[in-house]
Formats: sequence, C-alpha cells, structure tokens
Amino acid sequence: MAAALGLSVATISRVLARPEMVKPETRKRVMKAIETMGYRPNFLAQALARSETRLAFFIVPILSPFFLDVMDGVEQAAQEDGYFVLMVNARRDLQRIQTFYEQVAARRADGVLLLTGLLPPSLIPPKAVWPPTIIVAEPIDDPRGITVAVDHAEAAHIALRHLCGLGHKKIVHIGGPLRTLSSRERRRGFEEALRDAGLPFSPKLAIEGNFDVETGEKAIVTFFENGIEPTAVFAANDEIALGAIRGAHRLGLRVPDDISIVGFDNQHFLEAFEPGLTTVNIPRFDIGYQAMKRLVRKIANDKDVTSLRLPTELIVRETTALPRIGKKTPKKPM
Amino acid sequence: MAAALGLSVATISRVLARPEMVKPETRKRVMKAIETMGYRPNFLAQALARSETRLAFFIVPILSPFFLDVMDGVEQAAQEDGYFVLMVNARRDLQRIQTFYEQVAARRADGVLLLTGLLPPSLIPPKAVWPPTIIVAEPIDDPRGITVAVDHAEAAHIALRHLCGLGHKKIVHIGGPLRTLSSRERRRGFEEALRDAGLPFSPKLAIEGNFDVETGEKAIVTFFENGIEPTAVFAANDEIALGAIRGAHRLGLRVPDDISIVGFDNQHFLEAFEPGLTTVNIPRFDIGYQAMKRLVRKIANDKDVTSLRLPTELIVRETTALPRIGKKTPKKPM
DNA sequence: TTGTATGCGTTATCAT
DNA sequence: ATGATAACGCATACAA
Repeated sequence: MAAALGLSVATISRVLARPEMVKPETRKRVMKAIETMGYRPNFLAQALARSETRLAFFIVPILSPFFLDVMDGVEQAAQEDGYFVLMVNARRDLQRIQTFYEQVAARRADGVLLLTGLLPPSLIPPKAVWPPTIIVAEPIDDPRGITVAVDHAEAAHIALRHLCGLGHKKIVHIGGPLRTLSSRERRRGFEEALRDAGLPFSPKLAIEGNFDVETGEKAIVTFFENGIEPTAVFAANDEIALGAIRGAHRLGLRVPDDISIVGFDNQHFLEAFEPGLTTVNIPRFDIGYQAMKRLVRKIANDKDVTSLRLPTELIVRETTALPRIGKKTPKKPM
Repeated sequence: MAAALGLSVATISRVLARPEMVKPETRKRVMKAIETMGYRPNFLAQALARSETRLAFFIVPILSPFFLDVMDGVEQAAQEDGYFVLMVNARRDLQRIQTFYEQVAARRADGVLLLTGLLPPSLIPPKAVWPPTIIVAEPIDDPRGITVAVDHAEAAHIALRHLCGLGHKKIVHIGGPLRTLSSRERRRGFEEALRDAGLPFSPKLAIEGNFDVETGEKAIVTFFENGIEPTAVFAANDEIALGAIRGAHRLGLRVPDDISIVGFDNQHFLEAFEPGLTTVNIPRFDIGYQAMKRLVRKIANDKDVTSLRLPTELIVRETTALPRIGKKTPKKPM
C-alpha cells in the first residue's frame, strides 16, 4: 500500500476517483509514486466496496459464428462503458442458463444479455425478480423482456416480396425448429406474404427442420417427392439455403435457372461460396451494440429502457432469377 | 446474513467450504436455512478473501470461428475446474494485449491464454515476471512460453507428402502473413518437403498473403501470369484454398482434374462447400482443452507444466487427385 | 465442534 | 484538503 509516503489510504483512493478533490501538489506526488511503484488498485476490493463487477454475461445457446458477430458489437459497446462481457455457452441446456443466473445473483456479474430464446425457470413466475437483463436477437414471449432484435416476420415478407416480384408462384419454406419464436415468426411471415400475394397456402409448402445444411438438402428432395415442384425456396437461414442448393443439384436442377433460393442471416462464410447466395441481412453487430448499451443503462437503474427493432435488408446475389417458362422434370436423387 | 439463526458467520462459512468440520446436525440446519432464505455467498467477498477470481482471459487477435472452436475446448476444461473464461478481442492491437495484462495485474483475472502470436511489451524483458500464461495455437518465439499447439511445419509435410504421393511435381504454396510464426513454419515445412521429395524449390513457388479468400484467388492467377503452371496448391488455410479454387475456375481450370488443392484448418463451414476440400485438420477443441487444463495447474503454482504438441491429420476429400497427363492451357482471367 | 477476531484492499462517511 | 474509521462479506488462525 502506497500510503507509506505519509498519506492515508483515503487520499490515494481520492486521487484515483476524484482528483479534483485533492491539492494538485499532493496529487502529483501520489501519481508519481503510483507510477514508480507500479501500483494498481485491486479490482476485487474495488468491486466489493462498490458492489459492482463491471462484468456482464452474454448467454448463448451454442458457440456459433453468428453469435460471434453479435459479440463483436457487444464488446464494442462494453468497452465504451468500461465493461467486460463474458460469453457463456448454455449448451442448449436450460439448467445451465439457470446456473448462470445464479452466478449473477451471487454478484459474479452485473447483468445479462440473453440470446437463448428461453427463460430460466427462476425468471418465469410473474412476480419473479429479474436481474438486469436484455433479450438479444432471439425474442422471448414475455412482456417483461426488453428486447433488441429484428422483426423476423417482416424479414420474411421482404424475402417473399422479392420472389413474388420476380414472378414466382410456387414458393416453399424450409424453416428452423418451431420451438423458437423466431422460427415461428419467419414462418408466419412466409404465410402472410403468400396470402398478400394472392397465392394459396398449404401446410405442405413449409417444412420444419434444423438450422443445418442437411435439413435443406433433404427438404428439397422431399418437396419433389410430395409432388410439390417449387420454383423458389425461402430458407430460414443460410446453412439451410446452401443445403437446398446442394439438394437441387442432386436433382439435376440448376440454381437459379431452374429454381431460386433465398437464405437468411447473410453470414460471412457466404463470401467463399459460389454462386453468391441471395439472402436477408441481419445487422448482427448493431444488435449486439444496442443491446449492450441498453444493458448498461439498465444496470444503472434507468427505468425507461425500451425494446428496439432493427431493420433487415435483402441482399440480392446470384441464386434468384425469373422462374423458368417451361417445365423441368427433376432426376431421381442419387 | 444467515447468522441470525444463532450461529456465527464462521460456521456457515465452514458448512460451505469444509462441511466435515461441522456437526451433521447443525450442518443440516444451516443447509436448510440457506435453501429457504435463498442465500448465496457473495462472490466478490469470497474472491477478495481468497485472492482469486476463478476467471481467466483468453486473448484472441480477432473474433473468428476458428478461435471459437478453441474456446469450446477451453470452456469445457474451465467448467471442470470451476473457472470462467473471458474471451477478449485484442483487435490486432499490441496496446490492447498490454491492457488486458494490466487487468490481470489488477487481479481481475488469475491467468491468461494467449493466442495472438505476440507478447505484450511488458513480458518481453528477460527478467519480466509473467502472470500465469499459456501460449495457445499460435506459437511465440520465447523459451519461457509454455505452448499448446500443433507442429505447423510437420503439418505442411503431411500435406505435401499427400500431393507428392499422387505424383505432383509442380506444387506451390499460398501462405499467410510471415510476421506470424505459424505462417513461417508452414512455409518452412513446404520448402523442406519439396526438398525431401527431390523437387526444386524457388521463392517464386511461394506467395505471401493474408488468410482470406481474396489472397487465394489472386495468387493462383499470379502464378500462371509468372509462367508457373502448378498442378497442385498447398494453401495456408481453408479460406485461401477456397479462393484458389475460385481463381482456378476463373482460369477455366477444373478442380481436381486440372489442379489439386489442399487447405489447412478443416473449418466447419467446409461442410457446406462443394467440392469437399482436402485439408489438414487442426484439433482445435483439444488445443483449447489442454491449454486451459495447463493454465489451471499453472495458476495453482504447479512448476512442471510443460508444452504440448498435438497431432494434425490429413482429411482427404475431393479437391486432390492425380495430376493431368496432358497439358492444359488456362484461359485469360475474366 | 463452534465462536471470536483479524485480514483482504478498497470506498465512503465523518471528522478535523 | 486530508485523516481516521467503518463498512463490504467472506476466510481463517486462534480460542474456547
């Protein structure tokens, strides 16, 4: 402790916290001592005394590049406000989410960014007390949840308007797991958009799957087996879309000549992919940035933190085109 | 404070830390009280008293999916030993690495996993004191650095043996930035392997670039412009390899019929890619897991923590084949 | 087996 | 403008 230069600990604490309260002369003296002795205030003691950790949890369901982009924005905002953010992996396990919240209750962190689409059991009761929390990207069906995300249904509309505008009449949807609200929203947007365009909807036009390549590849084959011969596909994310392209190739269909495909997310790895995938961009960085900014305000007990919807945008590349005039009979899959 | 049930704080502290020291009867009483009152020990006070944070920094140069896989293993090991790991983004900025180390000095974390390939200035002097540190994946040229990584030169040998075994004689290398030790090592392995195979080496056979698609695409064109007509390419990572494939296509070359290409890393997004890329697998999860295990021991002051080299493995897919017999004249690039 | 007392390194509240 | 001192909430050595 640097108080060994004739001053009290209070003084040296002051030069660090409120330098203007201390005489310039002694201030300089202390500063120099700090420099030469290589003194650093012990963060733990600081945190205990102030009762704040300046740390937030960012709870994600799995480790994926998508969340990494969100994290980028989160980190940017965190840095601006002197926070660190601990990205923790819930491994799709509700129990683990619960555990992370218990850590927050134990004052390990000041707040949480929740991107799991699920609430831990302890937060569900109507009178449950929530630690400072912002719902991120993946909305949750609870009015208490301040949310920063995009409008998934509207995003689906955007994709469908593009397809309808090109003249497609037989459009199908390959979706993600319907237990997530965002998947349901995208699907709802798909249905609405079809009706808006005066196109008939049938449950057979939408398949539920997982957010992976395999889902897309299988789904496209299934559609044709079921006698549905789409000229366009709206996939619930980019991986599914890539799988759909592969499936189409296996059926001997060319993209976009025989079938148009639009994805969702606009992930980075698409840059390496040919043909360039038409997709809906999600402003991941902004979502993360805005969410963290809001969390900081919430931690500071700001009462009027509100939800935010960020805009999506269609990125037209090479996998969408006018529908074929004639009919194309697909090969049997290999 | 739960001591309001006739006991002292010391006792309740004991039932949590060393339950065997307390009479089973009172132990149960305390446990129940903890349960009903929803008591949780304040982490900050605990940390201050014990002088440990149970937190480690994982410093990465950028946020990338590759590091995310390493993080997965890190997290697994961390969880097993009751640690949290804060992945922090150095943004390729040495100053930021330095700042993170200062946070460790301020007792914000117990140790660091360093994956930047660079040491902060404060650790460079020969008599500098290092906080518990493990060098991860990206080796550093300092004898004090305990390292968990693969042998990049050997990995290059593995790739080259495959190519030579197929009968290729004109093999080139598209590398990453030579300021990183791992890039230099891969390139060294490339040269050595050529010589081992009795093939002539010339500096023109290796191009330095960045770890991106564009580098690969441009490089392949450059080789042909320079009159070098490779039948096989060893790329320093998967993105470069994908770029090389694209470049080859632009030149009217088919992969692997006209030119073979092998990548490096075996990243996940390759699953969505056709043709399947032949590449060298890096055990990312294991690297992270082993590194974190070692860091925990280091934090516990274990003196005989040693470096570790993990094995790489060639993943043969569809982008490598026997060289063409006849000669193929490339088109002018578009 | 349990209680008492001190330390951990700050911040913050009184005094002076 | 600065010092003394009580929190902060737990761990632990020492007593009882």
